[in-house]
Amino acid sequence: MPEKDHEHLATELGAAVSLLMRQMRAASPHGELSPTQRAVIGRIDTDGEATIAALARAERVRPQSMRLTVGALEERGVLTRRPHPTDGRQVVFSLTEEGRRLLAVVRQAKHNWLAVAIADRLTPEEQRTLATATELMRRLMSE
Amino acid sequence: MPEKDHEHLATELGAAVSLLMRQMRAASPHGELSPTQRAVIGRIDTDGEATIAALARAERVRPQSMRLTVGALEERGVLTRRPHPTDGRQVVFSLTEEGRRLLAVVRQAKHNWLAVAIADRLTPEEQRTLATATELMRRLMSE
DNA sequence: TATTGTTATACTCTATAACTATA
DNA sequence: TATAGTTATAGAGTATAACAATA
Repeated sequence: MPEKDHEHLATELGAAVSLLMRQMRAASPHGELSPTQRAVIGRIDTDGEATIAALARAERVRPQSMRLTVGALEERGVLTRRPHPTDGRQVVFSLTEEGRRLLAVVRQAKHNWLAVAIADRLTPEEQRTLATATELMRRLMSE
Repeated sequence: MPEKDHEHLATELGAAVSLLMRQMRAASPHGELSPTQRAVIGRIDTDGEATIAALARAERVRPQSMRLTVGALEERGVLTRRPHPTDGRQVVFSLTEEGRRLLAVVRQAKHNWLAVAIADRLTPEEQRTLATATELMRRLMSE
């Protein structure tokens, strides 16, 4: 009878993701980075320097939207730009020292509601399940 | 050495949730319900009729914000209001017939990008892992 | 005094449209 | 012709502030 379990799972997962997103937003107030800004600098930290167009594709937003996000981070001194060596159209963004410092700070459990909740409310096995599921969520989107 | 694995997991989970949220938003265009609207009518469908204040607490937004979401659904004929029987301050919202119909439609895989991706890209075992993780995400937020 | 709902206003994130420069 | 970036503008979602009605 679980013929349409994937529809039920989609409903539950969508609701949980909406909730987590709002909670993350509410928990990152005033001076801090927004979830989107964190995602961008986290990606550059992991994958290396990137162009606006590449970041937009990776984060599933329009280039014009990504430009505003990147522009805010640049203005704040978190990202720095340099021209692409061979393609005069492109601009390559990378983390500044300040960017790396800030990224380390916001990842610390002390400033990170989600890390605290994971450590406090989940067993090690449940943490592993959640880590696996994180990979699965990425796979749902990979094109 | 995985001393701070929960910080790493929090980073990865936060990024994945941001991404999924943007993808869900991009995949629900014009006439359809937004993720927030879906979450609200899904919750009323599951838990029964509710007040604006209760919905706001459950969905982690301010009552003023929830009022706008509920107001849009009411104007669309998806929700209907009635006064609380004993407390003159409260207004109780419930699904209309149209609301139940619409909810059934948006949950169908045919209109549901996420359900299709779950069915197509995950094995049954991976679907179970994701279902378990969905419960874990809820527990991260339960107060 | 606290809570519910409402109205008004503003901020953040993302979108569309139109443009310039380079490939 | 296609792609990268930019500028301008608009919409959705949520926030804060101030208020009236009820408990």
